[in-house]
Amino acid sequence: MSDEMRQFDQIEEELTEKHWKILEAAVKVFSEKGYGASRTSEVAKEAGVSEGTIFNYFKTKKDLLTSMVIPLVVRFFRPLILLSVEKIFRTRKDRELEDVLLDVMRDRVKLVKSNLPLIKTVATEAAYHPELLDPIREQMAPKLVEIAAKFFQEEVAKGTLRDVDPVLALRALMSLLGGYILMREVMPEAMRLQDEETELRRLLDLYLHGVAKQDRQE
Amino acid sequence: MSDEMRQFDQIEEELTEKHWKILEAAVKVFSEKGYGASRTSEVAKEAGVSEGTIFNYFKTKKDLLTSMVIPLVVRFFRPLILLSVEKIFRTRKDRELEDVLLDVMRDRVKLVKSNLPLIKTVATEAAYHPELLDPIREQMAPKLVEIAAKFFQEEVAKGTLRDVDPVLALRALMSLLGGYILMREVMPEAMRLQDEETELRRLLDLYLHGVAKQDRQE
Amino acid sequence: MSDEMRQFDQIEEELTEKHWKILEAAVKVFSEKGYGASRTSEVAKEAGVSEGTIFNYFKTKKDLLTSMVIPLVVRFFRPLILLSVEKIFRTRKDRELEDVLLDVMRDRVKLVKSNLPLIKTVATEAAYHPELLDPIREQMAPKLVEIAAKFFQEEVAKGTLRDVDPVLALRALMSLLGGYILMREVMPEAMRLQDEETELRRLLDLYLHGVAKQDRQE
Amino acid sequence: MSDEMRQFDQIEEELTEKHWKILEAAVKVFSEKGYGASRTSEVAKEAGVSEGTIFNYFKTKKDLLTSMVIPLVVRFFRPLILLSVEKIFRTRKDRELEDVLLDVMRDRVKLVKSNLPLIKTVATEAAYHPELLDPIREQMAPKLVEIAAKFFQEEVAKGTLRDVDPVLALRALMSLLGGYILMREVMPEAMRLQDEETELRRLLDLYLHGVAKQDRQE
DNA sequence: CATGAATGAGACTTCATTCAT
DNA sequence: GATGAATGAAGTCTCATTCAT
Repeated sequence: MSDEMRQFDQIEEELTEKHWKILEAAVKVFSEKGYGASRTSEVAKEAGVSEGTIFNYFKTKKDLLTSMVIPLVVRFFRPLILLSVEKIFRTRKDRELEDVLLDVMRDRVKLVKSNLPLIKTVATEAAYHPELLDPIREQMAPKLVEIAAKFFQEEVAKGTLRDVDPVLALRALMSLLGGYILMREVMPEAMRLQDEETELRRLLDLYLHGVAKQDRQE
Repeated sequence: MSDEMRQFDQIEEELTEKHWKILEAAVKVFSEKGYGASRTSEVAKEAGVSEGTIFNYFKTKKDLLTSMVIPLVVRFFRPLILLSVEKIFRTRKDRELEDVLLDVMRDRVKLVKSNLPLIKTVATEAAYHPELLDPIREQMAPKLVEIAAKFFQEEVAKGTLRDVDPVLALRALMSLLGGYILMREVMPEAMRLQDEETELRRLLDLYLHGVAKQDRQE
Repeated sequence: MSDEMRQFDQIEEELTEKHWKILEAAVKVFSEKGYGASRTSEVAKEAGVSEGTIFNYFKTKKDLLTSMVIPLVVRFFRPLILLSVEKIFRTRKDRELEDVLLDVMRDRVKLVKSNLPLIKTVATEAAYHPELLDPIREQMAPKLVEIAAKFFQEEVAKGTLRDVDPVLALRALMSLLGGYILMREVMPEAMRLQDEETELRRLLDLYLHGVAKQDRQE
Repeated sequence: MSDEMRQFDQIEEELTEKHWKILEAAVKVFSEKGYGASRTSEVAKEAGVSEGTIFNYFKTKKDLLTSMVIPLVVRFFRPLILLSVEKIFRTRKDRELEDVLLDVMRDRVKLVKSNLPLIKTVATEAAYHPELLDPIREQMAPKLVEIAAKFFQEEVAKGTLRDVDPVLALRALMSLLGGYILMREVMPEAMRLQDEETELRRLLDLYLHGVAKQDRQE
């Protein structure tokens, strides 16, 4: 395990079961009303503890918000390093690139969807509490870029992908997936969204081949 | 002028100069601290009026927030209909598709950037006040889809674009632009962003031709 | 008027009528229950304003306490400079020293008694908020010492008083008066206190001539 | 032993070692922050016990405060009766009155100084919890008055002291000592205090002979 | 219309006290 | 007897909103 994870492991191990219960209650309440409009009394009720107990575990209400980086890292960063990446590389050999990418897309969408309240809260509150993004900026993003770069470069070497900037390619894929998830949440009819499998396949096709008619040679 | 715009025109015409001064002050303050953490007293100071005056023009603080759809529509929806679209079609004939799209991208990015406080506020608060998105969902998005559909269909007919779902194509372009703007605001270094013109060109290239090595025939 | 008073004048002039109303309510409530055990709601009720109004005039509850130095200075320091001293000197010429001192004692006891709640509060809270004593330490005490020194020195020159340290003499007189007032408040029976005039005369006699049988020559 | 002491002895004997440890911790903490601003958790930490344990020994926080009369009586009242008084009388015969009084003053100042936290706490809190003074009012003060009366009367009989009210003389001595100790704690510079021995000698001189020039005969 | 003093509901937070272990 | 997690009542302070001037 990398050094940079040590601190989060320690944090995680310091968190008792009740810590987690309260934190999850906060994620739920904050995601429904927003941090500012949420009441610590609601978090307490949701967690099944008294209001005072919250403050035995989290110094302030704000602390409850900033502590959300912990599950964020635990659920998104650690799996990124320990599991998914290996899996992608292990399973790549004998499969079509498209299948691999489709799997990745399915997997990421599933992960995001199952953590939507957490992500929604962090994403919206990060606009006014930028420190929430620090671990993403400083640890997750660089690691993600590193992994993506390695993957894309290998594909370029194999001749399956064009020699585009791997970070650009990564950003583009994330943008497409992010846009899809956002539209699906916010205005699925207006954007005429279909079932997820179809959408992901269409996105992947567009990601791989673009929208232009193929009349150019590289 | 379409019927659906009437209401906004009326609203706009009802808004006095002081309405706008207060509303702009609110956009500024809300975008810096977030709606919940902003104080009506700060908005008053920023607008150069007394606190009581705000409530002569806007019934409640929430009213200040929901009223932000007005400038949003005025600045994004009306130009969409009256100006840019015509321009795109007018200038299309004698120019390369790529140039046209690049112009559109530049134009949209510029528009978003010049209205970032307003968009940031509406985007984050919409998470907990969905009614903020109603005019977007019900008026802007359909109109946008309509325009895009017409445009993409004509291009398909000309043989410049593949026959992909125009709404998918629209969403994809918006996603790429949105992802770019977001990354530029949030973590430009981690995502290794370069100057805007370069980024937009790379995005357009990727949008048109995808990331895959062109070895397939349609 | 001396420079050192300017700041307090300014402070005093900045204080509106409502400032004073709240401050006096606070003095009353604090003196009955102590600062810590007093509730801002009680101060509000006593002042006849809403609880919120208190915080329009005093930033915090603590501010209410520290602001008590203002009436303290206004009522004890200013009269000290402007009135009493002159009076003492003016009336000295043609009167017995004992009468003059007795007048001073009566006057000071009266002043203290009429401000007992304020003094009680400042005295007890100063034990844990030493900044309350700053104006006393830095302005009142030195001025008092200066006045006393001048007075005692003149008396020594006249041959009415022994050549003792004027500051010691001042302290001793204050101690005797303070002890008297304290005992009167706290345990008048146990200390067998009599009517005030008698007590003050006995104290003055003791102050002037001591307890020892006069068998010594200086 | 007098009847009136029985209760305190009993109380004292009921107090276990842990009682004392907690009580002394409370004295320390209360004297630093004041009763109201002190936290039982701090007392617990200072005493080296858990917070719950405090409440096994003292029913409430208030109980901790009122229990402080116990050490107060133990340290001030009992020695008063059992030791010092006898000593004073025993040593009086063959010594100058001044030496005796100076010894008493030195002894009392030393006793007060070595118990300053306790006295400071009781003195300030007594302003709002008068019951703290009950044992002083009802037991210590009368005893003290009794002893002083006997002493002063004997001195008057010997011709060493004027025939002043012994209680007045007692109060005056206590006032001078109290004022000295207070000034020494609160504003030693402003009151130009010198070393203790000098101060006590000067106070005694003033106490015995007054400030007036001796030109009168009794 | 504009003002800003006054309001008071309600939020966060503290902390003495309890009690199961 | 000792512990310390849990409690919840209560306190200070904030701030959107009102309204008399």
